[in-house]
Amino acid sequence: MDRPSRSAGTVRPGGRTARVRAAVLEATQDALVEHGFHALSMDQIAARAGVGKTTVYRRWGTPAGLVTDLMNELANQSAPHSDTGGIEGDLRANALMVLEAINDPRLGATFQAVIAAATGDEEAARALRTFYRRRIDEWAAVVDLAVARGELPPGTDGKELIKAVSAPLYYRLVVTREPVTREAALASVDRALAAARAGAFVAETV
Amino acid sequence: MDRPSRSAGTVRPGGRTARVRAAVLEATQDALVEHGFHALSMDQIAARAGVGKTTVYRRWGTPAGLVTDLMNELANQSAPHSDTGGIEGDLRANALMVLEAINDPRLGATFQAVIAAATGDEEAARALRTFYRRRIDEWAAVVDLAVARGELPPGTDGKELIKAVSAPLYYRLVVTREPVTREAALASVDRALAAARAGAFVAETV
DNA sequence: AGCCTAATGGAACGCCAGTTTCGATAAGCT
DNA sequence: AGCTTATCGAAACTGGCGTTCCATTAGGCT
Repeated sequence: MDRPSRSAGTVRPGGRTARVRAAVLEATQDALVEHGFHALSMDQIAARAGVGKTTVYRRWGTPAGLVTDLMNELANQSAPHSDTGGIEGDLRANALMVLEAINDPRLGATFQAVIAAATGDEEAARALRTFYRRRIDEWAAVVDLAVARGELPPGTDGKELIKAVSAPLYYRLVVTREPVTREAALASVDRALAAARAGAFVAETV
Repeated sequence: MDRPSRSAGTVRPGGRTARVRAAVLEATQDALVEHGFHALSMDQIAARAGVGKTTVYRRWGTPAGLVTDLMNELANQSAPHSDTGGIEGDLRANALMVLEAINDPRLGATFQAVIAAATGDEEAARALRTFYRRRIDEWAAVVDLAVARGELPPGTDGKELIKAVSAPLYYRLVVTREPVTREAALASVDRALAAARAGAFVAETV
């Protein structure tokens, strides 16, 4: 069981190689939507993508490798973050974006697959970390602006505040497995914001 | 592929049957700690438990069935919740209990396994929901007491507050995959409590 | 245009997870 | 104690996953 060589498909990434990758990732997402990560079979993906299974094994190695590549692909599609001019509006926009991503059939299935894969595969875990670190960093900027405008206490930790908005939504998705509703998203914003205004996101000095 | 009959081992649950179950669940936890859910093999569990693999397949059916049974077993071991006499102390006790559970090698591995299993198995998902619903209901009581004492605004939603304390910890465990530290646990309490005091956990009347 | 070789994919193979069969064992009951 | 049968487990079987081999195709470069 060789690790898939990281360079396979990177020396001649032209036409065919790119088409194969697109077809395989597409087929992977379809399979995730229909049957979920646990039922992901390299064989079936190859057949569905109209590609030799040898190729799938060579380039991706395992089901975890497939979803990892999928996540890395998503990481490159940076979502634009609106700037509503007020921290409450910005956080709401963030929460609603997360809400839509989670409830979108394809994206939601992909997220759950990567989360499942990450419990047992270091590459998948890294892809997950990278994806969220980037998203969080991008959105933390709107918190910094709000602090500069005097909307939030000085020293408020932007990354932690953004994480606090998402956390209850993912908690519902993955742990309590309740539906993730618009109400839950907006309530999460209210709570995070109340805590932020009370200074609970200002780092304690030791 | 028959579903494992729900009654298998329940008509004669005496000596041998109980010993087999104990040995298998023990072996399952060991395997989860060492290799994680994705590498769980019914064969190896049977061998490790010193039990015929036919029996393991008959009674549990799939790896997801094994971790589901494990979770149901944990659900019966109700953890005592301390009553420190103040809501801040109570929530801290709760957060530290969650922290310890997540970082305990055996419990932590089991939680992650069930979370992974639940993404693709309805029984595992149900076991997960049942487990947390129960824990949350138990702890929500301390919030009600705090409201009665006048520590928190009337109408504060106890279940939501308890969930808000845990959510960031599980978010770290499963999504951002950062270490879940004592500092994170205490910070989560501070934030949830600040929001609660500001009335952000009082249900909006429509 | 034509060469070189990276990349693909068909076919055959080995191995192991999961199933089936049936005899052995021991739990529960009188 | 002795009977009944639920439960267990060894062995043989099957199917599909993952690998290997090698011929074919088509990027990239001169």
